Amino acid sequence: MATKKILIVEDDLNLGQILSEYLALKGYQSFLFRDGEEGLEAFKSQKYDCCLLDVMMPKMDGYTLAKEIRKIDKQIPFLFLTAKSMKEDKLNGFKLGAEDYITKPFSMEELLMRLNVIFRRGNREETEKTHIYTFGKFTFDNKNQLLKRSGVEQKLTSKESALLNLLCQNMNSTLDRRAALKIIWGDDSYFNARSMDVYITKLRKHLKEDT
Amino acid sequence: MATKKILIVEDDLNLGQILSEYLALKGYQSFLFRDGEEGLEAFKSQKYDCCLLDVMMPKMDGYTLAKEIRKIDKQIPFLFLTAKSMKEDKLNGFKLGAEDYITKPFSMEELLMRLNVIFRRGNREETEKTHIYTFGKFTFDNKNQLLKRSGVEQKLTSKESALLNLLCQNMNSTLDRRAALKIIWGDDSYFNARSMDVYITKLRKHLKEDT
DNA sequence: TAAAGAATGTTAAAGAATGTTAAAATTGAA
DNA sequence: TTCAATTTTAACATTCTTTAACATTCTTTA
Repeated sequence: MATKKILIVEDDLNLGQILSEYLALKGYQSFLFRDGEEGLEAFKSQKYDCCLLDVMMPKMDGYTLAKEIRKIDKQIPFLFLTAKSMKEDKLNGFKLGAEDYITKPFSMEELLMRLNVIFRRGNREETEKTHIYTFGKFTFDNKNQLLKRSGVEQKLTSKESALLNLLCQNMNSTLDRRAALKIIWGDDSYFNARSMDVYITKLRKHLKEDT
Repeated sequence: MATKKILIVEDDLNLGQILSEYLALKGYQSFLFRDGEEGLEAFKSQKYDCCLLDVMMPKMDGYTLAKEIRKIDKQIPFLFLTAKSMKEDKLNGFKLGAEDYITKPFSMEELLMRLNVIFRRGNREETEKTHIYTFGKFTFDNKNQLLKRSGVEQKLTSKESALLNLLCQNMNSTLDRRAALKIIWGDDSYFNARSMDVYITKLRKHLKEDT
């Protein structure tokens, strides 16, 4: 995943500096500007992934800036920095879509978590994408319980699929027998263990390259 | 807009009571339960719009509960209550999608704002969604219970429609049988299960591309 | 090291779950 | 109430999972 670019607009240069450095430390690429006008110019000249905006600023406040930015980009998420006292202002901010707020003073951990939420949400589709494993001549699509070998599709049963998936997750390392039982059968009683052995045999048959 | 129903699971009954009363005052309908097991049962028996879950609870912690609930409902937003100290736990929670957290102690204003965000966001998607799914040669309009294939309209019954809708919501991923039963038939008793099987067959017939 | 015991491998049959069709029961509108 | 549509129940078919029986391999211990 590409490095996320964050536009920071904060008139308190001390705080801005700290934010910027901290985010850089955490793998973000941040760009600091000291007021709304500068921030807007900056936004026009480059693509960002998120805007971190102080609400109270000279020249152009954070919300006004956000509205301007929203005109240009309908998607970009905002994270507003607000003072503790400004309750109405907070609510005002929630009208643009895709925004969150964080109250000063805040911990850096808190800020990081908000950003995690913002970026994870945006990428949720990506993480939900189908998990497909490849080994030898085979391809295994866990979500659809399909095992393919050179174009030939084989539908697996739920248990076959669950077991193969677990093995794929642990590819190139040994998987503890009991752990597998716990995960797929719920406990490692004798009969479940025997059942799993049967499924191991089934999988071996499926995976036996008879062509 | 219908009154939003909020499932609160909080072992501190004092806090729970306050939350419940305050949310009622603000126009939400809240339902308080004291541990994860009770909460899960409650969730199965009724439809909620949001879950407000304490992370630290006896019997079943908030994240575990959330995972169980997520199995049943892929959409419902979570709001976790965490203690100030639990930083790793916070991050752990962010793996389910559509969740936020709020750190104790928090102000009621803060809570309200989170809920505003959740419902605005939730509704935004909903209103933006046409409620029309497309797959293969088919188009399914859940709201009007209409299944179309190349211009040919087919009216579905409520149960057919409810089931197809649930399957569409989980498109490209497997849907847990029990979850489907809980959602559409209310419980997963033997006869309901058989009834659902019958409807699966009906849907297959509808979806069989005979042209 | 060799035999006994335990664990794992394999196959087939029994049992459980799901698929399908049709009849019975229920629901809702006229 | 009656009729038609929907939903549930029942019966039988098919598929999946577990159990059982026996074979082989691994581990323990004398």
